[in-house]
Amino acid sequence: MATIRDVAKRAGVSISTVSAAFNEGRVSDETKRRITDAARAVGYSPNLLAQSLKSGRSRLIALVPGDITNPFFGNWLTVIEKHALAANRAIIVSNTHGVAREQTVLELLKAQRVAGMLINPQGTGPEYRAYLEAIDVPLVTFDQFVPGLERDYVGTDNELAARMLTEYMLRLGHRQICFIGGQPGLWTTERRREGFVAAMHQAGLPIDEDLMLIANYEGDVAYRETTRLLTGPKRPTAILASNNVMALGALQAMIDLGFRCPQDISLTTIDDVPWMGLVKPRLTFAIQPLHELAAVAIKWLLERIESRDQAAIPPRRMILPPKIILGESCADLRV
Amino acid sequence: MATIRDVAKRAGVSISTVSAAFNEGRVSDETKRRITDAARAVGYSPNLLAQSLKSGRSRLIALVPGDITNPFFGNWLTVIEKHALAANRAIIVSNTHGVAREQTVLELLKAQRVAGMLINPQGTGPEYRAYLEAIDVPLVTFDQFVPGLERDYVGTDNELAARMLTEYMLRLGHRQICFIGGQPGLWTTERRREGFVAAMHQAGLPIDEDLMLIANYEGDVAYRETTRLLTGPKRPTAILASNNVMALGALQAMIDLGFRCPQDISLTTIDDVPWMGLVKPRLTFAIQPLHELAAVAIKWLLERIESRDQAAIPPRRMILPPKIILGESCADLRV
DNA sequence: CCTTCGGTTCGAACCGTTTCGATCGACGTT
DNA sequence: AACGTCGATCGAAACGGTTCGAACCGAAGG
Repeated sequence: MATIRDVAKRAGVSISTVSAAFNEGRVSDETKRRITDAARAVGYSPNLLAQSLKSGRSRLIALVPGDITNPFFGNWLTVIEKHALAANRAIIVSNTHGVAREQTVLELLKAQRVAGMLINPQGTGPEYRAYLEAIDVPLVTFDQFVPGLERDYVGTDNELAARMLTEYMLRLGHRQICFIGGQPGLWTTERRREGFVAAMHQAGLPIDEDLMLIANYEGDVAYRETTRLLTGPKRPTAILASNNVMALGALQAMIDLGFRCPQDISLTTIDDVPWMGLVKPRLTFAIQPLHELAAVAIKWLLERIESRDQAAIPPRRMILPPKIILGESCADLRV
Repeated sequence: MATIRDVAKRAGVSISTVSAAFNEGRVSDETKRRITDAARAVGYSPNLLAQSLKSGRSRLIALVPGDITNPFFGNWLTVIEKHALAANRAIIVSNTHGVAREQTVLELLKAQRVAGMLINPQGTGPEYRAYLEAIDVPLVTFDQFVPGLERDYVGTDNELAARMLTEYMLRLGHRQICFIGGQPGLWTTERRREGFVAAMHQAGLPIDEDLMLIANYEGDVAYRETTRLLTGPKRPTAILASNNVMALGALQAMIDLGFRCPQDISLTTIDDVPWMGLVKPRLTFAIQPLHELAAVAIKWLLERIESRDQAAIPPRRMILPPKIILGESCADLRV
């Protein structure tokens, strides 16, 4: 690999002049021409490692989702990547499946001296909060909120999403509604659960713990749990799955067991998947304003990265309301 | 950030001793204890940038897919990430949408001095081949094959996949079959086209150019093209979409136009999507042995990275056969 | 008592940049 | 003719590690 020294030697100048020529230093046109010619001739491209070492930070931005295979994050990545590339920064994606690996991943990213991180925090509890707080890298959290953490956050009103869907099903006459949640303690699923519970209570209905399933935001777990539920004594008339892949798992379970949706069991969920329109029946679901959220997240992060004193920027928070998309997955029991 | 010098000062030793203690140098137990204590006390973690600068290469592995939102690549990432993390290396994902940005992305990765690259090459032609050949970074290509390129390659027998699906539809009595292809020149789609054409010719059927659509491996383009075809004078009895998202786009178009699948038009495709089981009708498709391919790809790459003289390893090639999964998306015209 | 030896530890050079103060030469001013 | 100015260029230090030969030290051998 050609270095700045090779270029300098070939152009007959010092390395600092070459460096100046490549940044915005004052170099005469004639010298600059000689330098660019020489650079092309030896095939020079600056070593970003050396640049980063000198400046203390690399130009990489880390995106740390829970599970990149969930299309929810694929969309995030697309939006974020566009803005990052415009700012001449690359995205490094590091999956974490659960909290255990998250800490490992974050340590690695810190050691890489990434310029900033966009993270979907999976942990809970005060030690976890303290850990995130202590990371001295520009940081924006999204989706999962960590209470008490003094960091930027963007996300959706999860409680509202679940409440709107539950109220919708209640209006259609459903009374036995099953809620499929993710890992207990996880912010989004707890808020969604609260929205569900609030709507049920407001309608004067009790919560039947047997209809509260836990499926870790995973499709195959939801499949098993739904199968267990539907082959048991208690049978709901409707299901609210608190994320997209669990909804698909639940739907598959219903179908495999011979239930018809929505005639036998209704289904709603939060977040979609691409080509949701092809899933039969078309699901009724709440959708997050992903593009807006992602655009704000990367904007805030870039601001922090490029700010001289990022500690001067107070933690910001943006919570946007979800929208409900009506499908054909809910039966009207009033007729 | 604490540096090796801080640790050395606090432990009362030289920096080279600290370095030795952290690698496998010979350091007495007593000194090593003092050093690790000091390191913990000052919160030291080695600066990977500095390490990489010295060694000339970072520990990052780059995955360069065409479009990460295609679940096809999500699966790749999951497999590759697992192996990479086991080798204490992180994955950096950089999307390229088409060749134009691919070169930019590769230059950035080169400048980052990544340890190796797994790339899904989108380009064609001899200059492109020469460009890839000149990259002096361990490199494994997958999915798209670049003819003449002396690099490792793993992929599926695309010609076979398309031929098997076409023969299947021919056996069911279909004669007017539409082929939806990706970008002309792209390896996978050309091979798939060849498989289609070979099967048609073997059955003594001509190729109707009006039934050969091009939709760039994109769902919305496939939607438009299919709509155009089905609202025109010529109407096929079956469609072979040469990738997953184009099939979904085509299916959506059929449904929106009021055609029933498979009663009015049959459909097959190559590659699935995670929730394929929920798409009605269940599609008949060819599936690649993704896990095997991805595992081999990352294994080969790590071998090259860790080999003293990677040029000594000759380019290897692995092409595995696809499997056909039968669904309910093809009508039997013989009855 | 002097050498030799093996295990520890140290110092300095180096990786490829950026940065900043110093130098140099041409030019206009007094 | 001496001087200050200014733009262009240079040299050296620094970023935070690794590496390798040299130095050191106590024990064993002659």
